[in-house]
Amino acid sequence: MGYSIGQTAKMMNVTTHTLRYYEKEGLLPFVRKNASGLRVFSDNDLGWLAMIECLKETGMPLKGIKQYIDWYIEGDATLQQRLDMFKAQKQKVEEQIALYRKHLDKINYKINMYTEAVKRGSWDKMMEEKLLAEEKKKRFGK
Amino acid sequence: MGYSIGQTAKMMNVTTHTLRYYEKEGLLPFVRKNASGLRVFSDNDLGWLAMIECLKETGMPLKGIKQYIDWYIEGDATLQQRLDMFKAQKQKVEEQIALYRKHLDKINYKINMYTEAVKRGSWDKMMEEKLLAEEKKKRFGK
DNA sequence: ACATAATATAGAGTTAGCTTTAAGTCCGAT
DNA sequence: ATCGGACTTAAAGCTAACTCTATATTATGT
Repeated sequence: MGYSIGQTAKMMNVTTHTLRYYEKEGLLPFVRKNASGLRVFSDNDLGWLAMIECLKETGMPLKGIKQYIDWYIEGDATLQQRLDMFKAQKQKVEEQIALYRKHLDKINYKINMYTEAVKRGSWDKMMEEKLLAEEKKKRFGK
Repeated sequence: MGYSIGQTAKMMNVTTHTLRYYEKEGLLPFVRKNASGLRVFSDNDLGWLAMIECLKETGMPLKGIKQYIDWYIEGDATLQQRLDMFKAQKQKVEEQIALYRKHLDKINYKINMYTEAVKRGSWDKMMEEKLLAEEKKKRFGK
């Protein structure tokens, strides 16, 4: 019913250094310490870490995550802010996915061109110019 | 048939500083300068910038982008490397999208919980524990 | 012609998010 | 009881990708 910093680090795929750093930055305000000063992580703490991971990997800076945690500590008066934050994050992620898709199209186009080029053993300038014209249209066409 | 650094910056949504920085880092080896030393960007350069943007925004570090450019300059002998690079990038983007989706699910769950909580005006610990149990199952269940 | 806006170079400074180092203390096993 | 490994704090160091400063030169509008 409690994990050492090392066990926690392994489970959450981070280093012990990172966990201490997060704590110092105020991202883990609920972690206890035992009689000899060692950190004891609870399942609840792992839950917080999972959420930190989620927000971090979707592009929220640690400061933003800390803000959420501070709101959480403040209590029910900040429920609306927290909801708004998650809604904003949702939108950000959806936009990000859309952007990735757009870039994926370009990458696929390049893969087609290079697959051709590798087959022929040479890079065809014509293809590049065609792509360039396409790009240009996109930039000015809107 | 040529753009100043300022025009280019505006078109590509970057600063002039960034463009000079990219050039210094070897990411824009084809940009010319006129008689008095001012940079003149061609449509081809804008094409390169669009590709830099694509690779950068899909998570490739500038060093990786420079590697591609160096391969390009080397010529047809590196066609296979360049194809492989785009294939690897494609996979990375697809994985990233999958991860974002997973995180989006978590965020949506939170939004539901907080929407409820805001309606009732208080945060229900029960809900949190339910979510926690879910998390725990995911971590150990695989 | 002249003010001012844009550009040039070189180099220092900034920010986020770790990562490493130094100098220890604590604990489990032989 | 002692050794290796995990842990402690505090602080310096690192990397990426800009961002800004200072000083000088060039281009543009009236």
